[in-house]
Amino acid sequence: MTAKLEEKRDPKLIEDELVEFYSGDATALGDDESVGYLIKLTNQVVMRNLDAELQPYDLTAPQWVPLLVISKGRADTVAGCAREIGVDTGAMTRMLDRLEAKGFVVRNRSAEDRRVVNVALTKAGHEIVKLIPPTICHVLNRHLRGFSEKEFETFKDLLRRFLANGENNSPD
Amino acid sequence: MTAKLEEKRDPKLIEDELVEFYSGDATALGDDESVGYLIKLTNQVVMRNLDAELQPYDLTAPQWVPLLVISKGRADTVAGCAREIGVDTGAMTRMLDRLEAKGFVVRNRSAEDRRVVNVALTKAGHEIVKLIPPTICHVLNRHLRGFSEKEFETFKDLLRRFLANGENNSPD
DNA sequence: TTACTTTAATTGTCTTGACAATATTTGTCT
DNA sequence: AGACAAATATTGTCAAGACAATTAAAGTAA
Repeated sequence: MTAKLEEKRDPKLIEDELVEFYSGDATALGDDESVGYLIKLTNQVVMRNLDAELQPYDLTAPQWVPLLVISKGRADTVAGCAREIGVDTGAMTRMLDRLEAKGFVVRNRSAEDRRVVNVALTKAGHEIVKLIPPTICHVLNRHLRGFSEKEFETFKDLLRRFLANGENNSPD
Repeated sequence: MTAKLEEKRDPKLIEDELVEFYSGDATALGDDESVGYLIKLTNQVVMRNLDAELQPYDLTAPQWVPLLVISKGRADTVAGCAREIGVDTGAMTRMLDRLEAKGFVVRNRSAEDRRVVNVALTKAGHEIVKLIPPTICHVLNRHLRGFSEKEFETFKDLLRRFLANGENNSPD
């Protein structure tokens, strides 16, 4: 599609788009060697490690994320949190149900816009939020053992590029 | 703790373990710039893209994995699939419930060892399994657009190292 | 052989998330 | 003002996975 419009571009770049790292008959994501499998596994292990270290605080990996978002002032409504974190508003409603049950947040219908429900941390929420970042940092630093500064930056750069290539999923 | 026991080691190596990419007050995983967040997001987007492309086949991203494992002969029992894929046997039982309901697999109690249930692909299972790899490859290749061969290898290498650092979660 | 341990599969319960209604409210356009 | 569109929050339903308890069957050691 875009190829036709850009026929005058450097042929090298066109060829670049045709590079196939995985060909049809490979196992791809099911194989131990595939990027897909590696990413899935990495995510799994990081989450598992985070859960393990957060256990004493009665928090799971997904649960501290909204707390941190609220604490940083990045969102103060249900929809705001959902947007910021990248989940459904339905999922966020129920996540806040749990966090409210644990006494970490409170919800109040807004007076200005009666559609929105404002979310805020309780005293317990503020206290727990201070304990979280060191734990997360510890886990991430452990995963990064042996990485040089350069490798660290390269890693993030490659992840961002890999990610960006998949965001605009135009159906060919 | 281990630092005291290893005071005679090359100082460079000791320093190596103390490198802190993330310090306690950072947002770490909640921040757009954190590796943790990037990995979580990347996994999410890959799974979403796979789901989108597999929709015509009436398969979700997690569902084709057992099919491929069975097809490759890497496992032929419930527990075997679970081990190979890295999930609970309970989760696998119910995954196979769904795949059986869709007519892709059949289960039969083993005669030799009456504890095990053998799993096999149906004709429909064999047929669908042939259609999956090209789709997966297409998605992964799209994510890898613009990567050089070297970057591709570096990416996998960094992922493997990041992963390996977290597998042995000895409690400090 | 009996007692203990291990393995296999299933089921129950919970967390998490996606998708699809739905109700309420707000904004916009004519 | 009235009609229509968009945003907000909630709920229902489903997929997926983790953990725990249970049952059945093998294996092992006394």
